[in-house]
Amino acid sequence: MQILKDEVKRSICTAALAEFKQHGFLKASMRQIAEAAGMTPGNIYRYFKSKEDLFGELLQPVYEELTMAMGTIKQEIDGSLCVEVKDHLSFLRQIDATLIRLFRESSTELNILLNLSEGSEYRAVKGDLVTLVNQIMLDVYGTMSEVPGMLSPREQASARMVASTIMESICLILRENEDGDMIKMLVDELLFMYSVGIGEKMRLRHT
Amino acid sequence: MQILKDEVKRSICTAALAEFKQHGFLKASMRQIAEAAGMTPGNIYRYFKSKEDLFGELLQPVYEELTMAMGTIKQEIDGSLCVEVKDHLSFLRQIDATLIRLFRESSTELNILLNLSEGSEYRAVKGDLVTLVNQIMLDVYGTMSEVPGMLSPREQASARMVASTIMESICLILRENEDGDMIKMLVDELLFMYSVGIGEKMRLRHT
Amino acid sequence: MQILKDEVKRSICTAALAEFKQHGFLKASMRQIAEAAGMTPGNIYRYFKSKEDLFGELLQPVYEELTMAMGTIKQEIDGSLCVEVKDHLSFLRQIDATLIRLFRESSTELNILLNLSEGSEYRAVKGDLVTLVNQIMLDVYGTMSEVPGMLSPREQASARMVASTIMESICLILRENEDGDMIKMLVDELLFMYSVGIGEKMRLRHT
Amino acid sequence: MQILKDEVKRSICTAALAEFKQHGFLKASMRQIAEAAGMTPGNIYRYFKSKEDLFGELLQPVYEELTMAMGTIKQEIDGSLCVEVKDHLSFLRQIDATLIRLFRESSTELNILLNLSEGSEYRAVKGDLVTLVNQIMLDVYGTMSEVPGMLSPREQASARMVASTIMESICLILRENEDGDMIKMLVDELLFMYSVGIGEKMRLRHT
DNA sequence: AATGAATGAGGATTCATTCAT
DNA sequence: TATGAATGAATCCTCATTCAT
Repeated sequence: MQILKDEVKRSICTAALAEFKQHGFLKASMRQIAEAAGMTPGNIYRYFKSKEDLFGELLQPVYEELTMAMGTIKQEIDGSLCVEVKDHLSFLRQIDATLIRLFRESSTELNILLNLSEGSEYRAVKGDLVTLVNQIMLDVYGTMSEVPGMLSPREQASARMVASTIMESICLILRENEDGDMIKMLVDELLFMYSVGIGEKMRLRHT
Repeated sequence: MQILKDEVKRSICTAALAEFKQHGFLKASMRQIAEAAGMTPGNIYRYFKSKEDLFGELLQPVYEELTMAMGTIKQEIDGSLCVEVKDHLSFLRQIDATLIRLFRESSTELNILLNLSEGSEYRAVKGDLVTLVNQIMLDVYGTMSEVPGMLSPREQASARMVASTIMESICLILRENEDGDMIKMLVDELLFMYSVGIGEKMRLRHT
Repeated sequence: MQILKDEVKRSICTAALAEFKQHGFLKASMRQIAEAAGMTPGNIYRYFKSKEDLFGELLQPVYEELTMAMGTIKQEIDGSLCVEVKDHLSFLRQIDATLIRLFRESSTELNILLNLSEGSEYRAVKGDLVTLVNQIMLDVYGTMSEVPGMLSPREQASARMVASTIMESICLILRENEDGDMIKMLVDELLFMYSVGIGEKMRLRHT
Repeated sequence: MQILKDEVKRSICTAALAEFKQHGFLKASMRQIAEAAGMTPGNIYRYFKSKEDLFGELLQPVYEELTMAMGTIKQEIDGSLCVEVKDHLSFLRQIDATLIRLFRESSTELNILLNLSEGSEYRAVKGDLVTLVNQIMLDVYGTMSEVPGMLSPREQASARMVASTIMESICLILRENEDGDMIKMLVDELLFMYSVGIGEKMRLRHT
């Protein structure tokens, strides 16, 4: 019996999504995907040029949205002078809101994009996010530092750590939860802890 | 004149450690290890049953120490009644201190154990740590909750999130830094943020 | 409204001709042909049993003309006694004229037949031409040899070489040129060089 | 029973040489080679990194010698001013002598290099030789042309044809003969025909 | 104790061909 | 008549593991 082309394509995508989610890009097996989709490996190549191509088909939309949102945020950061702490937090919240929105639209894809894309062309995404957050954190630290704009190596390392752990933590929350509202709450809580913590830390330094 | 068995074994371990650190368990190559150890792959199998076995040989000590320390902490937690917030923090600090101690003793092994053991039998270690920290957090939340001992699903999820992100963050700090003192400082800072943050959150709830 | 069978067949042939010319029989792709012909691979198999069959459909006419012309020339050769050198050259010129005529009629097909048929049943065509030319050359050498009719192994090898290189060279000229007049000129020149060369060689031997 | 490493390597090379000679680089199958060498495909990769690598192992020596000889000849051509026809012929004879020498040393390898290397990094060798011969022929034609140094398109095409057919013919002779002395004789004869032919052609033009 | 040869199952990918619709 | 889905065997290649020597 014959199945419509789109249906087949969708079944490949479904199978691929599951396989990529379980094993990540590198360890995902085209054979497994084919089997799960109820066909021979060769047939997948009628629909997708390569493993990369199939991966891209799944992640490209999320990737583009994320990249675009990051670009916008970055422009705002670069464009705004004399920013204050609460503005920085708002940047963070923008990033966080973007991630949560994307999660609501395509949770699995975002998860794969952030946590399981090693070996593919998307491998750098998490790093890019960290870099962006780091830029924000450097601003935060710079503003609150004794000698504004001049950060000691320790402060730089600290900012870097905060950026990395925030992003890693958000990714983890996305990874381990299914419900969008729950995720929103948890990320809010996380950012609250970080902001109070950082605020308090800075306050102590100045006394 | 032959090389003593132990010396050979040690050279295998040295080579394996480097390989596992660089590529993780899954992508580590027995051939590379053999080459770096100055021998043929076949010979490794005279000393170790399998890749998994060799991996275990390297990580078992750290794993045991970590497990034992976790057990002790767990007992203390279970044994102490009416704990207060600062005690919980002390448990956290105990865990943190354990990790830092182990890091100072065997940084590479701990790193591999926590961050590069995917695909091996040790893959669950990080999860175990999370579970332990989660238990502490549940206590913390339970103590401070309106109805002590009874946590809402949201509070449970929150506790779980805090536990996961703390552990993930500590692992990240271990992964991205080489210097023990730097690591100690960063972990301290991280825990400070979390504790201030959690404290503040709880305080707000009661007003 | 459906497309007439013949029209479809013709469009397949057109596409196939281009594909075979570009990639040769072995590396030609049925998918490419189908795509270029505006249909699916499966449909080609309603018109042709196989790649080989399709290949044959294209080359059969040229092949037959060539074979027939060769047959005629061969009969002339076998039928004429006491032939002289300039007659032999005329045989060569007949072959050459045949090839050029076929080239003017169906340049692509002839090119494919002679230069790109490896892997197909036509792979031997060039060899057949060489055999024919070789027969002519053996006559030439036989006539001019010291002991007419008796050729030394060296003379036989020499005749064979001349036959092969002439044919190979003509094929090369056909392969690397598009313009019929240019081809004619180059083949003429080639045959001139060979005939003067052979004549001179023979002359030298008798002094 | 165990076979010495070199013996295995040699048996792979022997099998590969036969396979490459029969099918050319592109169509040669590693499976076939492995089977002919009495082993599994995987085992070949203990000795050679890839098909290309195996191919290179067989052809590199011949390739280097040929390239070096061509370089030397090219330098001589470029360095000599006011050359005469017989010098040109001597260049041709140098090339021819190089090929014959290499053939005596490694006939199969040279054959593969010149005639069956499509798809590999050596694919351009024959073309390079043609280019070199073409350079010589352009000099020849230029010297003998009415307006020295200025060649009409027809003369250029003619020179190109002569260069190509000479090289193709020499390759063919190498391909179809086994005995070095025989090859030498045939190539000599070929060059004799071409030189007499070209000389005569030029002579006619000037009367 | 050590080697190096060898395997076998796996990886991604290609492609002529078949066949139900 | 034509489609497009599907197959199966082929391609090169990798790697943990085994085993005779």
